[in-house]
Amino acid sequence: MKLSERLGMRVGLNSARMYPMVKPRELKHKKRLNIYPAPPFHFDGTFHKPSHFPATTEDWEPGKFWQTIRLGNKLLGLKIEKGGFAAKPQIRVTVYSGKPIVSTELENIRRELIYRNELDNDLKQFRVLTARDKRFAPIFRRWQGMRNATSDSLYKLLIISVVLQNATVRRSVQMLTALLERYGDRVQFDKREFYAIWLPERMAGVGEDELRALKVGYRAKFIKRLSADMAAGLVDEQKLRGLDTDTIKKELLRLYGVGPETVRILLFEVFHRSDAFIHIAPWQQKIYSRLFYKKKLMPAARIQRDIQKQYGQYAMLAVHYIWEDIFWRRRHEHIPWLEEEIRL
DNA sequence: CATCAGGGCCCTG
DNA sequence: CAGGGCCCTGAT
Repeated sequence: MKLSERLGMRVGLNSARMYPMVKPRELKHKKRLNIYPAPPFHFDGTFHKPSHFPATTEDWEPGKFWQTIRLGNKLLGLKIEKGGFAAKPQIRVTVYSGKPIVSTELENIRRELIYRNELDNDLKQFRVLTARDKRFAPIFRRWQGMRNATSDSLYKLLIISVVLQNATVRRSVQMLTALLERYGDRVQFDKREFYAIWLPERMAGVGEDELRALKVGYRAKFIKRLSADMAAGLVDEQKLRGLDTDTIKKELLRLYGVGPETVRILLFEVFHRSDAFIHIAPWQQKIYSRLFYKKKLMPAARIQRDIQKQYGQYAMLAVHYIWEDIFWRRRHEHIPWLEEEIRL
């Protein structure tokens, strides 16, 4: 299946078609790596987030997940498979690379996967808290062991956040696809094709009008400045991980194009701050109103206060469970009010 | 056809 | 601290 077909919609019509399509680079070296996440563990809930829009940098089937990843200057392909059993869950990782991987790099990949997917966290306190939640206990039980996981680097999620701004999902997908086709790296592994996010330096020589030709609009300036700042090391993802939430927030807000909603996304998904329920966008407000109050529209401040009061340091994580659950259900049952709000 | 707001953010007054 | 403007698109 072609990459653009996988997205299930017409995309990329305006993008790299003007330029010759580059052949995918084959990542033919393989190494295996096993990780044993703290039980309980929910593989599909962790590695697939149905509320996220599809990207050509990854793919999922039940029990399997593929993604590209950049570590240091290496571009890698990962195939991640479900293994083990309930009492001892296992994650089987195949690492694909252009040049052979040495064992220290393999250990870096392990560490990175554990951090990005919270594999060393058994969420015990969270389970205790949610088990006595009268309304949503069934949801928390259904997804028990699901982590707040992300396949994205800080830079990639910054770019995604920028294409999300003031656009409908369809257009966001178009923009990201166009950018990946033009500037991303095309690779092949496990008989599949993917794109990888370009290095931020790649944007240095790119003109704003060249970006605008990909119909990203005023976001061209954001993409340029964000890339320059990231390439210059204005913020360091690895360093930020160890800092307290307020400092991370302050640092991220220095980036041009990062405001309250983007910083919330980054704090939760990239930096795993489970309490980062710090902003509610208007479209989320409508969905939360339905989910939590069965009402059309509740004041955002009220929603935030209620959720924070009930789930405390796990406020954002709890919302994540309920949010992803409704998007999973959407596949099998028609939920009219939801369709109305998300407008693909 | 025209108008409008969208999975925000920056900048101005 | 509120509100206008921003690119482009599909909905009305």
